Formats: sequence, structure tokens, C-alpha cells
Amino acid sequence: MKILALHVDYIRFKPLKKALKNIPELSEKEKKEMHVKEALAVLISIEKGDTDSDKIVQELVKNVKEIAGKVNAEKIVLYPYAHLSSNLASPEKATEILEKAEKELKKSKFSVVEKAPFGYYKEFELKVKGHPLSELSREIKVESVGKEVEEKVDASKLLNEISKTKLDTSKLKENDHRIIGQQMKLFMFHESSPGMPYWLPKGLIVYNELIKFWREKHEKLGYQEIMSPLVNKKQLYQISGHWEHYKENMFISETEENEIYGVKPMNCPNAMLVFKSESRSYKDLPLRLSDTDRLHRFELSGTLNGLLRVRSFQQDDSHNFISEDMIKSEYRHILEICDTFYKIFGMEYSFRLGTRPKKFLGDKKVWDKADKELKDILKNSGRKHTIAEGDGAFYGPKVDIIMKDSQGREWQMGTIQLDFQQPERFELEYTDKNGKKKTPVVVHRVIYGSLERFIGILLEHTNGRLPTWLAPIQVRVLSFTDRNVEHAKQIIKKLGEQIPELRIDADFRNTTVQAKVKDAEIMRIPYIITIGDKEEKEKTLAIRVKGNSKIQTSKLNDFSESLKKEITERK
RNA sequence: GCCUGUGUAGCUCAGUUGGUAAGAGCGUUUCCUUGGUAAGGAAAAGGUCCUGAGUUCAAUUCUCAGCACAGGCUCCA
Repeated sequence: MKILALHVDYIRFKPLKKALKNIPELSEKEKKEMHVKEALAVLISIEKGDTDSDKIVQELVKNVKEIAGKVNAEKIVLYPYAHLSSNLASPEKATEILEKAEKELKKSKFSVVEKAPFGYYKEFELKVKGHPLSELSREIKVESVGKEVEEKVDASKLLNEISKTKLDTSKLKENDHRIIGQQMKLFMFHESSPGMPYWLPKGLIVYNELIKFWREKHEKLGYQEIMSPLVNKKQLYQISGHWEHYKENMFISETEENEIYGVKPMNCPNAMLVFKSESRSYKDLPLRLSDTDRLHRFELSGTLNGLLRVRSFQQDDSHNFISEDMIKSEYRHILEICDTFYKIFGMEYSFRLGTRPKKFLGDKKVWDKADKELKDILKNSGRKHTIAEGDGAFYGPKVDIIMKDSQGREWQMGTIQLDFQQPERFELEYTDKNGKKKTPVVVHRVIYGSLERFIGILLEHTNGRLPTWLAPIQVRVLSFTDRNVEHAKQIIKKLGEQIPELRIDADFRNTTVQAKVKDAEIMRIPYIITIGDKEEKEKTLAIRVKGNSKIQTSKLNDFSESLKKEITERK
């Protein structure tokens, strides 16, 4: 607990508005303005460590009495003041302690004891006397004997309290990504961080391959990748407007210096700052700044859903800074990228345009123009799309890419959003042809959407049989008997030499081929090669291709050539 | 966050109307076996029956609270 004791000529305060949820309503008396003269005003912050309320109240009362005695104050005003500490106790605890303290002090001989209401924004005014003892700050701690015992961590007990997450599979389809992910050992969840996937070695291969593909494509299309801080001062989010509208969904972090930081829930504010870091010309536009930084959003617990809705994720994000007359061409450019990407995966999807909502910011004319342009683009594109009138973000219209999961539920994957607002809030500008300063428009766009969700949907659509370039293990070699192990090792070596990036492994266990095939099939390995006496003798490979029980026989060189082609061309 | 369900071994699950009931298969380790494309045989190890409180002589089992997962709402600046 921290206190600041002020000996005042007077203190006047009046509650205005609730600052916290779940705070009881004030009585008529409490609602009124309070004016106390010749008092000791005690500003109080109750902190996390103040667990033993009786003892801490006892200490507080002792201190107040002592200070009041020194300055000859007969009136006491307890004033909850959160700003003395960055490590505040829960409101419940604070209320409890304040009430007890008021009660205790009333038992003493003070003529007046008042307490300002807790959990309200208050206006207040006071005049401090200015003598040497009129301002005293103190930290009040309870020196408890049993404290060391209390703080001793029983790791083993804690391990029982948080464990690996148990999945309730009763309502899931067989091709649910959570089941496939477990079978293929791609990712897991743990109670240590609900809604935040642990990417296991095999899953991270898929993740990184997707990003690699994305990078290759976007580098050629004039995108420039950046990386920016994951934790930012709250001021950044006050500028962007997230603090006001989105704070409840953010993870907040505090530091000792009383500085509040937010863990970033989206990349745009940082991208704005990068744009702003140099003077920009119309010749720089479109300026496409991409990134895949990790984002954290405190999604409601009931909405979490495997990889499809998580609290920690990465997007294949980009912020494209353009001039107003580039909207149409930039959207075309992005829709083309969508085609390229989704064609590769052969997944069904549709577009959904969200137009100007009832509540919107900015110029109606600009909105209408943008809405119309986007409608035209979609109409002329001949792509499957729906229009959701009034469903745009309040800062601009958006085009979403929609896909279905194994239970037929629709999910937003990629999204292309126009933003007229943030460039203004960040006072972005570029110089146009005539030397005039203009504000750019920003297109926020993701193609995969979140990598997490995309992998989830991809697993469900493919039943885990990922295209070979994405498969965590692309080839597995099985030995028929122990006699064939040496030859099998040679095969692996040769394939590895011919295709250096090949992900190949072996199963030389002493068990039947059937059992080994079964395990390899559960892992959805595209190519399963069995090496037996026959193959050794004939110098061939017996290949089980993508779950097909009809075994193909081929020469090593032929196989490696076509495999190499399949992988590098991402077929 | 709300409503409804679920939580037993690394995985999939059985079971106890409160008491010699901590069980199976898979997986793991060891041994036997040397096999032709989704499970060859045997033995062993592996448990805080999600966590905490309560009721009881006795709780994995009943009650309450919490946590997590699932479905549905809501939300998705």
C-alpha cells in the first residue's frame, strides 16, 4: 500500500462517473459534493501485496494517527487514489480494506472521518498548507512471519493445476483440424496459455513453408517486409483509436516506471509510424509494407476454437499506402494475388463485400465512391461474392474471403480493408505532383488471414493430406526386414543428395510392414517407400503414393526427378 | 463473457448406485518374431480419476466454487 498524506486547508471532491464496472451505486449522500476544512487528506493506493486486510488496515491506522498527531489534524479524509502505484490490488480487495480502515478510524477520537467513493472518476480540489510535514508519502507493508512459507512455490502442485489441454472430441468430425493436428503432431494447447497454440516441430514446418511461399511471391510484387515492436506504449493505441475502442480485447503490460504498454493486437499503428518515418512522395506510392509479426488479442473465452479462433497468431499482413485514385487498381492487384494463392490450395471460397455501416467516420462521398468501385470490381471479376450492406468496418469498406470448416461454419480468412481514418489520425502525408501535401489511403490486406486459421481450414479441407511441398515429412522409407536396412539407408542418402531440401525419414522398426504403413498413413506422409529383398535385387522402389493402396514401382532417379519437380513447383 | 455439456495413463475410452475397482486397447521400454502395404506375440513401466473447498467413518464417485475443452449465443475497433 502506498499513501500520500496531505495536511490541507480544505479538500473538496465530487464523484462524476463510474470508473470501474461492478461498482455499487452511491447513496444520495455520497453523490453530493463533500467539503472538509483543516483535514489530513490521505491519498491511498492499495496494492497486490496487501492480502491480509486486517493487518494492513492496522498499519494504515497507526500511520494516519501518527501523522495526524504530528500536524494536529482532527479530521481525516480517506481518498482512494490509484495513481500512486502500478501494481494495484483488485477492486474488491481495495474496497474491503478502505471500508475497514474507515471503520477503524471512526473508532478513534477524530472529529470527522470521511471516505471518498471508490471506483468513480472524481473532480477534486485541495489546498496544501505547505509546512514541512504537510506532504508525506509512505509505503505501508505488513511484515508477516509466514510470508516466506507462503511465497515458496510448490512446482509439483502447480503442475497439477495447469496441464496439457484435454480436447472434448464428442462433437467433432473426423476431419476436424484439432484431431488431425494431434494425430500428425502439428500443434498442441496447454492450460498455461489458453487459446495460444504451441507449434510442434512438424507443425512449424507447415507454418514456415507457408510464410516462405508468401515471401517469395510478395518480394516480386513490390512488397517490402518490416518487423516492429510487439509491445507498445498505450499512447500509440490512443493515437490509432484502439485504446478507446479495443482496449478490452488487448493484453496489457505494465512496467515499474508506471508506464502502461499494450501488447499489439494489430500491425497497422506500427506500419503508420514506418510510413511517417520518411518524407514520402507520390512517386513512392503504392508503398507496400508487409509483415508477419505475432499478434495477441484477448478473445472471449467462449469464442476460442482450436486454431480457428486463437488469442495469439500471425497474419500475412500488409499495409499498402496509396492515393485515392489508386483504390481500384490496388484492389485489382490484391484480388489477383488472392487468385494465385488460393488456386494453389484448390480450396473453395467466396468474397463478401461489407459497405458503409450506420456508424462511420470520414467523408460520405469518399465512402460512396469506394463502395461503388469495390462493387464494380467484384462484379466484373466474375468471382463468387455476396454483398453485406452496412457490414464494413467503421473506418472503411472491406472485402473478406470466406471459407467453411468441417462443420459447415463460415470463417473470414483473408480480408482487404480500406482505411481513410488512421492515415489522418497519424497525420500521414505525401507530396503530390504539384508539391501539395496529401493524406494517403491505406489498404490493410491479408491473404491467408491468420496463419493459424488458414492451417486449421487447410487441414480440414485436405483431411491432413497436405500438398507435398507443405507436408512435414515428404518421404518415409520402410525396411521390409533387418536385412534391408543398409540398402534403405543408401536410398535415403541418394534421395537427400538429389533433393537437398527433401524432408525424408525412416522407419526401420522390427515390426510388420502393415504396422509401419499404418503409422505412416496416420501421419499422412505422401510417399511411403518400402525396401525389401525384391527391391534390392531389382534396384527399384515400391512406393505407396498419397494413401493409394495400389503400389507403384519406379526407379530411384525417375522418382526423385518427378518428386523434385512436384516440390519446387508446389504442385 | 453467457447457456448447455465434457474432463479417468502420452492417445482413444470403460468403470465405481460413496467402501480391496484404478481398468482395457494403442503408444513407450525390453524380449521373441524377420514379415509384402492401415495393428504379429509376450512382459514391464506408466494415475492427485482437472483443481480447491464442503458433506461423510470413508469422495475419482455426492454438493459448491474455479480452470480448461466442446457445441451454441454474443463478440470480431
